[in-house]
Amino acid sequence: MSTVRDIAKQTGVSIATVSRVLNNHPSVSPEVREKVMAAANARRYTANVGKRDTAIIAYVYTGESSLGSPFDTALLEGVYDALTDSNYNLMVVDLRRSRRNNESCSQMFQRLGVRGAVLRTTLGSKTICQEVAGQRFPAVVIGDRHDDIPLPCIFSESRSASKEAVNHLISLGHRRIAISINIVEDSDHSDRLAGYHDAMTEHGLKTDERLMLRVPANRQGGEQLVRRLITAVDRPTAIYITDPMAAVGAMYEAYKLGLNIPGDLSVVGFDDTDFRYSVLPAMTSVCQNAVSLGTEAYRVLSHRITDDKPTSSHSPAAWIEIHNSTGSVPK
Amino acid sequence: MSTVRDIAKQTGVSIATVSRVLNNHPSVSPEVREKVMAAANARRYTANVGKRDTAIIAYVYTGESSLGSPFDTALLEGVYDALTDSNYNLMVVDLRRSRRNNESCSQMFQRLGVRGAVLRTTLGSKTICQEVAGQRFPAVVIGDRHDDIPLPCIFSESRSASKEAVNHLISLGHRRIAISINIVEDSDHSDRLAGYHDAMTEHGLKTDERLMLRVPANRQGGEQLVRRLITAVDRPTAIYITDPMAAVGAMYEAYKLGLNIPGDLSVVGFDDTDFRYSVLPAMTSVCQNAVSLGTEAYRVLSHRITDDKPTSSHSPAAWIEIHNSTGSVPK
DNA sequence: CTGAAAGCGCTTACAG
DNA sequence: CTGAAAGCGCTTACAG
Repeated sequence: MSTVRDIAKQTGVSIATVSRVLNNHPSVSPEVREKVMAAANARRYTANVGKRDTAIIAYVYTGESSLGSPFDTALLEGVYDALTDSNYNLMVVDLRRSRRNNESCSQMFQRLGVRGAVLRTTLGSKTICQEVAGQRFPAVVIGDRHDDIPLPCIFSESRSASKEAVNHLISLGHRRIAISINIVEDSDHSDRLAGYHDAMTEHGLKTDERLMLRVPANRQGGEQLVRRLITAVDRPTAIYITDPMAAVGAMYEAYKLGLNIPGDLSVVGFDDTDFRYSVLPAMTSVCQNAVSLGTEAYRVLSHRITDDKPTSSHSPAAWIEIHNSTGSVPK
Repeated sequence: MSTVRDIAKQTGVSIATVSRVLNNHPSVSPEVREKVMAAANARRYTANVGKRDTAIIAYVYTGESSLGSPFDTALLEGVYDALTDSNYNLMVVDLRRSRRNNESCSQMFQRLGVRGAVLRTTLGSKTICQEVAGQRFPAVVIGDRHDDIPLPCIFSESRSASKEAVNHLISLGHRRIAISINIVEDSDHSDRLAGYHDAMTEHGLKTDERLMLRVPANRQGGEQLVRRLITAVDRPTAIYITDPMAAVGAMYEAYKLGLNIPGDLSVVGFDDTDFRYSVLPAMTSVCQNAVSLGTEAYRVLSHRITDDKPTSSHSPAAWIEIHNSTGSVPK
């Protein structure tokens, strides 16, 4: 358990200066500030009240919070479950809201007693990830992928399973296969799109603009999707819907409008948890287990905190489950 | 901001003794212990590190944790949303796991820097609620009702909406109306059962044992339910399924087995969030808004923390939404 | 079971 | 921008 005295000794400054850095007092030179903060993070310093020390893992929204979404719920559940065997408590942190003026990320974590962070990133989070990584604060990214940032990223590799799913549709005789992707592109959706392209080009199939449909990743998006498809000229015979809620919404709307699945349209959906079982017909899906992503994120993070050997961060691959929502292309 | 010195002065003991109480040292007389702890809670004491103070609201599982369930997810989302405009951070606490040997609830909260607790209770939680209430720690109960404990309870009053739902079925001509309830009875499910009985007896309808079906409050429970009903002699013509997941599972299984809803069986379900829109046909439901329960819980709790006037804890009532899953009794 | 006092970790007004 | 020193809140070994 490091104290301000340890850090002062190591960095060659007074304990007063260490304290100033930790509390973000303006009157410290940038070089000293950086040196001290790095040393504090490297030693896993947290403020010691009496003999107590806080043991908190934070689930951190770096951008828009999406707590309550099925994906987030599952991730959070996974992290929480994994924590059960530890002494850590779980805190949900909204970075943009919790951070004070000019406070760095690790200063904020220090202030809150956080020992390690599971970062839930969005498109604009790159700067923040770089900051955290640069400050050597123990952290992992969950449900997203940043190739250019030295943080472990825990996500499901869904490109090859997506390719496999589209291959399956092709093997059933489909040629005009559409894909629906989220209007805001993230690494996950890009992977799924890439898998689709892999399969299509490998079989010499054209992928024109009209086969790529962008809808919001929610139930309404799926409903929209079906209404668009139903009136389309030269309608595709199959579609890969890359988001769980959109897929469920699409199935629902198809039934409401009397579009027969898979008779009129073969569907492959995407599933984080068990939504594929709550629609009819049971939905062929590319699946990932979001709960296990949470568990894995904590496993990797705990190694980071204790500086154990960097156990290979095994990102579990997505897989495909075939159900009744896909069929052969109608003659 | 109280210090150990303030509490010592007020209670007429030394600061050493105050510290011992807060840290649960065994060598303090029960009377002193109680007096000091009560004073600490009354003054909203939290340990002050330097000039810092922690500001944490805890979402507390007093029994089995159910993080990840749709209901919990919605409650948590509601609490978290409400926190957005405050300075509080949210911590998820598993009481049975986080509590140390012989530690009282408020001692644990002190240790963690928690200022107020949203208690998620189960059947066996009564003792704990009494302890928290007795220790005067700011807390509210969410999603449950305990008539004999002096804590605000935030839940949806679902008895009258349940009665209304059953009345609706009766007005459609149904006479043999079944109800499905959770195998473990909690206050919510009891209310719904009471509403059912209210309607039935008011119309002079008998409610025999075979009309009361107990299944687990999950998807599998709903599937079970339908398989039981389909083979039943003297099958009911309508059923009120008092749990969201069981209701969804039942709708799914009915369709799989070719049981026509509402042709063969009228269904009224229950919904916390928006599950009623993801089954076919759209499900008539008794509804509660679990997110708003979370928001309301924080509102009441924040008043408790600051000792504002006890704003009436307005527990929002459940309501009924009529969709296609109910119809007239077949001739 | 309790208090006076020493001591720890941290912060900050003061001086340069 | 920095350090020496005073001081705050808390804990605990010691003594009774």
